Amino acid sequence: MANQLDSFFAAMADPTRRAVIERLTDGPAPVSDLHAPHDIALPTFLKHLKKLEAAGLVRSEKAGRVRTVHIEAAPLKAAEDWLHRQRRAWEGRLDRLDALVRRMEQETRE
Amino acid sequence: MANQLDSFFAAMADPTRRAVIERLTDGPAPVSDLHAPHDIALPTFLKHLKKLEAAGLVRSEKAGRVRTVHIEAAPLKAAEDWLHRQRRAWEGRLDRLDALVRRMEQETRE
DNA sequence: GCATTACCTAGCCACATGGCTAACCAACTC
DNA sequence: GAGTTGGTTAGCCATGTGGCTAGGTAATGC
Repeated sequence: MANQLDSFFAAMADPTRRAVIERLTDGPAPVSDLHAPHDIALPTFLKHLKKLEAAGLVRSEKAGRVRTVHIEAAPLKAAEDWLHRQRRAWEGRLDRLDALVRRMEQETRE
Repeated sequence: MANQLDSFFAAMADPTRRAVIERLTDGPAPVSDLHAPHDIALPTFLKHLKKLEAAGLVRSEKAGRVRTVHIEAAPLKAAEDWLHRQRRAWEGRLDRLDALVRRMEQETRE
């Protein structure tokens, strides 16, 4: 397996990493800026970044001694679509069930 | 923390559990039916179900010796919304950036 | 009422994860 | 060129996760 969605959802399961994503929606930022609000050691934080990058949620380039990180929107869209499909399928089923119930009520009334 | 989203995304990070969710979109099913297509031991599978239930993605009731499992759509919606907000924020930023670039080009031409 | 079915509990194992410290390197700054 | 800054690597630790087997219990079927 090791699906695209596997690493995506795993990446999003951590609050630190979700906070980074939220932060990056208003623009690229260097590692130290991203790290600042989080009360954990830098190496620990770097592991989180690495996981985000591995999941393709984020890209980064190093210039001089600063590494700048940007968000990558495509995987967000992919996951959103997957969730949407499930929800649609589920709601579609409820609609069909509803119609069925209505039809049966109709028939018993005749 | 231990956010709602934490357990949700963690639950969705496993292909077996996603498959269960997909399956449940076409209606409730007993544990053994859900288990059948997966080539893992029942107790292992039960752990997956428990995690889905703990994340509020699924409910189940036992009647006689069979436990029937149904999907719970609300958390799907919540996560979908969260992802959507992030994507919107990101795209909004790109739009503003685009407008800014256009304005600057305009000004240099004058 | 004995056997089968459907699920559950307990307990084990290997590996992944999220945290840390220590030590390092390369690039700026003064 | 010495010191500071920004990031990186290595290695350790506790806990969590996903897998298993063995054994149990309560309904149902024959």
